[in-house]
Amino acid sequence: MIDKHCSPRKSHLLTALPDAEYQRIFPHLELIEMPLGEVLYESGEKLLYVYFPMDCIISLLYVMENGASAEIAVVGFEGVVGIALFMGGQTMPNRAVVQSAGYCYRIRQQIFMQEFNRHGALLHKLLNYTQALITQMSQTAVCNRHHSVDQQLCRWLLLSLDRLPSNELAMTQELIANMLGVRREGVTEAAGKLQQAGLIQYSRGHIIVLDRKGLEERVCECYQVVKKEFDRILNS
Amino acid sequence: MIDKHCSPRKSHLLTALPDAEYQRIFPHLELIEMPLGEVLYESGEKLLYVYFPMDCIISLLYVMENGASAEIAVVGFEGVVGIALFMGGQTMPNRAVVQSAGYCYRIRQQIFMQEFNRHGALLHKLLNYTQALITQMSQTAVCNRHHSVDQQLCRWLLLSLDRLPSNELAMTQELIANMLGVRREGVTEAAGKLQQAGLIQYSRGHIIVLDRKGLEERVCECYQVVKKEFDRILNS
DNA sequence: AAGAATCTGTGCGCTAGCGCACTCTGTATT
DNA sequence: AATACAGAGTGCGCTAGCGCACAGATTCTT
Repeated sequence: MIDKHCSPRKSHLLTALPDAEYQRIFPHLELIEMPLGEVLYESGEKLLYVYFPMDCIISLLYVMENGASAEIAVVGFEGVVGIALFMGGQTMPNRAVVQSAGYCYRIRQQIFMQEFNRHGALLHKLLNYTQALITQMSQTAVCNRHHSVDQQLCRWLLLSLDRLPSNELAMTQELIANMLGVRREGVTEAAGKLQQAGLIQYSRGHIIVLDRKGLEERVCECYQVVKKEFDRILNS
Repeated sequence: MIDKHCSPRKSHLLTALPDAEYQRIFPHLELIEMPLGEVLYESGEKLLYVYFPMDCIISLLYVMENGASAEIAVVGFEGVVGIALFMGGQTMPNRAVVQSAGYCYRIRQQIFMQEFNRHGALLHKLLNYTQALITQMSQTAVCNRHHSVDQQLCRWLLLSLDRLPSNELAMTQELIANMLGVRREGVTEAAGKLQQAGLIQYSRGHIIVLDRKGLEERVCECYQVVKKEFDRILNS
């Protein structure tokens, strides 16, 4: 059941398309529920679909040989999961997993590529988005190198918040730790400080952000760099 | 003077083009010397040229507000500097600087985009390359998170070596430290171990790799992941 | 040849984050 | 109501890497 809440127009990329292109794609969009933890694709796996998140967040994770992991980027309604398809590499060496439950529209690979290969607005919008994604990945590298867990947690919360309709997110500290690639105890400590300061409130896998401004004051420059690039590139 | 040593065919991307496209571009290629430390573009700067390295290495660096830096990716003969142009974002929030001196071919932005907008082989080759570059950036993020300076130095040396004609590189420990985003002393220590083990030999900004295999044994998985992706994507 | 500048080696105290081993506390199960 | 279990808090020793302060050593400058 496609209700107003889940109109494909919630996806910035689809919204940005001229009507003709949108009409060609629209009939092939399929609304899918995305439960927490669902894996959209595994490292090295060929993609059958391209996904346009609506109100969910998809996390691009690299999982190391020893099982440790690190988040490379997050994708929400502003983007698309499956850039390897149109970039031409078929697969990527990482995993896409649902970090926050919700809905996606998806479209079959062939149909999508058919439209992409018309070299119209879709192509340009996707390349634009991909560049913004590249900035996010670069900044993740920088942040991993130079900033404290405290700051990274703030960045992570803000990036997630920007992609969610509310100020609540369902995440255990364990999961956040996997994303940031740090210890669970490290997250406990960092989150404790934020709670102490009255910026967030959480209990058993449920985080409510009380003071967004406060988070922005504590976060490292990485968040703003990424946000500005997304605003700049995607609103042009 | 364009001699055989610096034929544009040294650039994998240019080589991979079908003849018709190559012929259209060829007259506009300009051979440029790239001295160590030269900045091709500054963070946020609009690009006038696209660069195809021949025997030099260009480093994509993010420079933080406090002056600290971190390398995001390196580009050699396999790639191109200036992806922001065809990705559509115009600029990127990082700096491109010559890490190893040599020669580049460059081409004016307008002429380049004219060819790109024909949506031919050039487009596909560039997107392919960009995806490989994305993998390199992702893996940099992972490596920064989880691996030791020792391992990262090995990765860095190998990635550089792959892009150079010889087994020598002109780099001070100070510069390497800037690239890796660590202390100079950290590099001294790590490099000392490698020298001790007989894998490299260096003196005052001059490194000779004696035992490549040995480096490969010590490096973290990140190197192979990146290398495989480049081989896979670019040789298809 | 003398001096300056650059590059590298070393030592030392400090801190963030790790790994591990627990405990405590809500929630879910039966 | 009893039990199990997942999520979160805490403590402790350990290590990698940081910041700083020098001390050689080699190359460049004059």
